[in-house]
Amino acid sequence: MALEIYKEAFAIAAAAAFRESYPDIHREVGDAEVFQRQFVYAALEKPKDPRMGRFALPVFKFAKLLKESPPAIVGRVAPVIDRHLRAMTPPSPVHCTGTGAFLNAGIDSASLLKQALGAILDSAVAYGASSIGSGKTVLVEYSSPNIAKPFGVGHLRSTVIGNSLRRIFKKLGYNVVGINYPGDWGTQFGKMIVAYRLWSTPETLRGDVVANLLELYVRFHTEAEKHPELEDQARAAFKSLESAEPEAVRLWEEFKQISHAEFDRIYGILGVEFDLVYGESFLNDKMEAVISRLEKDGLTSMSRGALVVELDDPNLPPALLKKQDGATLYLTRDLAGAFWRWAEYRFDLSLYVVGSSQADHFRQMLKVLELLEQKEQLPDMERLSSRIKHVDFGWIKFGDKSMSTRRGNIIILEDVLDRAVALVKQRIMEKNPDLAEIDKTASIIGVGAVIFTQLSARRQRDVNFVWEDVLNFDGETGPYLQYTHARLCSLERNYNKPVGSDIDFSLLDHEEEIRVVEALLEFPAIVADAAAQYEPYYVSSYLLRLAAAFNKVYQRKDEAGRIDKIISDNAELSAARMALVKAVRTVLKEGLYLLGLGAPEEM
RNA sequence: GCGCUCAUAGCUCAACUGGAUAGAGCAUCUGCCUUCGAAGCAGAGGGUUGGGGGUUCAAGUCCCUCUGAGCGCACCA
Repeated sequence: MALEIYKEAFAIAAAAAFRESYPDIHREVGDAEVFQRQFVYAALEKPKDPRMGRFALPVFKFAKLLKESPPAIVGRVAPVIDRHLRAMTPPSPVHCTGTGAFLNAGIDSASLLKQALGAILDSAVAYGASSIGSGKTVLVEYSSPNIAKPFGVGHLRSTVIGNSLRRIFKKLGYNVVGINYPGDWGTQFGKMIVAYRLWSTPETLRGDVVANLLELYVRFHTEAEKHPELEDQARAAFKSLESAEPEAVRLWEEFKQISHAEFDRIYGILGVEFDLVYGESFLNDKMEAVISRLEKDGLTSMSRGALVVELDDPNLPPALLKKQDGATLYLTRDLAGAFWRWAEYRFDLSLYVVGSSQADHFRQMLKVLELLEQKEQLPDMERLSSRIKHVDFGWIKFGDKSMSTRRGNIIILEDVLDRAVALVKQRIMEKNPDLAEIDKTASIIGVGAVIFTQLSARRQRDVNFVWEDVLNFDGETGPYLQYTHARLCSLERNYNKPVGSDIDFSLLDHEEEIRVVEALLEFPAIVADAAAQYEPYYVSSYLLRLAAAFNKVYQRKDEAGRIDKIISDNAELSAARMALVKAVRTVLKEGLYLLGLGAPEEM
């Protein structure tokens, strides 16, 4: 990948230079520490200020070993490193200059440009791809909404983070299975059945069915406060569902069908995809095996009438497998799911994109798995606990109110999307009324704006849902990236010639242009980091940097204060600049795709 | 009460996992369209990184402590 070859050359030269400059100490310690190429390579950092160089080696740590002050070391070694770089065949494009306690490495921009732009233009959409994941399987569970409830903004984060991770891992060559695991089982269906029997009318299944069902659900909770006996009825109703009483099952199937139709429509709008969808009920007949396996291992015990696994962690409550009444629980189900997935996929990694409020639940689950593996003395090959990761994320907060389905205090995702799209459409009407596909474009941008708000900060942070922010398209937003993309497309249309391969890259000699190329070079590492940390925001913040860097080029003024245009009478210069345009557009579009955003060519 | 996660500009967030002068956007103010797309660009103001200790050449980043917030704390998912 892009930068590595330069770092490698620098590391070789630096290690050699240290050996040459400190022969006595080198003889003592041998080819270790700074005298070793790999050691130097690993210690390289990226300077905060790009003018300091492309990468740098701080020497503070070596002061003790070399028995000299950091600036003295730098003064002695920097010229030697540079000499070694010059002596390579061919001479390396890397240069070394010392500043204070840092050995800074700069790269000849001509080499940098040719290398970077050449690589991007050659590989096109494949730029940034890798094969590090080939032969490995990653499962990503995300979205997982609840049947018979509306799709609220609360489910948005899991959905878009998971969707993005699925794409990012695919880019790296992994075999990825995106899993949607909707909540289609549990006592809330008892409540729904009771509410439906008591208050539904022929109108309930007409019009906005999901909203009508929500109304029933909310009504159940308000009435149940006055009439607690409703709760008993709900339990009984769920019991009848569990024992497959036909009428209860029929209603349940009905709820499922309605919800899935609704969810699929929303996933269509969002552009979110899954490879596998199964609800909680799918695991109903798979839990008993897990329970008896744990019993056989002697890990279970009875506590307050419930079947539990005592965990040796004092900060975790025991893991409940069965309630007093013998019914299974969420945890039991997730354990069964983990084993089923393992049997099915033999995954290398299994991610659960679920809110941080469930951190303890996953800790319990992992602990149970660890105890089981320990007890059964499973070889590493058969252990799944270390392959399972809870990819947690913060809440979506709404003002000072917490959102609660029970009280009907919830923001419906589709309302948010509709408002965003409508506002975008209005904006297009003002600015570009002749646009061919206004509705389609407005949808891509409006939906993209909403998705981007969920991916622009670290997962862990709580995000405030503020209408004003969601509907703002200026600054660090999805539409900003899309606008930049559309502008790049516009340049290509105006240029109206293929970007050639015979280009004099040295014509791109402005600071702003070099910055863009440096940003382009970062893309592969950014994608890899995003996967390693399960953080799509690495990609989103990177794209903002890239777009900003390009926009500076686009509106750079010459000495006379006039915009120095990309396309000019100078054919050579225009060709070189258009190569840059094409490379940026390629990366921008691909990056947007990784986040789950569309990249319209006009807007 | 215990545990987990946090606290950075008025607001929303960055800071390469211990390195050089803590950076962006929003908001406010000032410039830039006789056309490569102004959903943009340039500039200005705005900071004791919640308080206090410590670790070391170096701390927003690691450790301790205090304050404050969010989320958990077995028969919901």
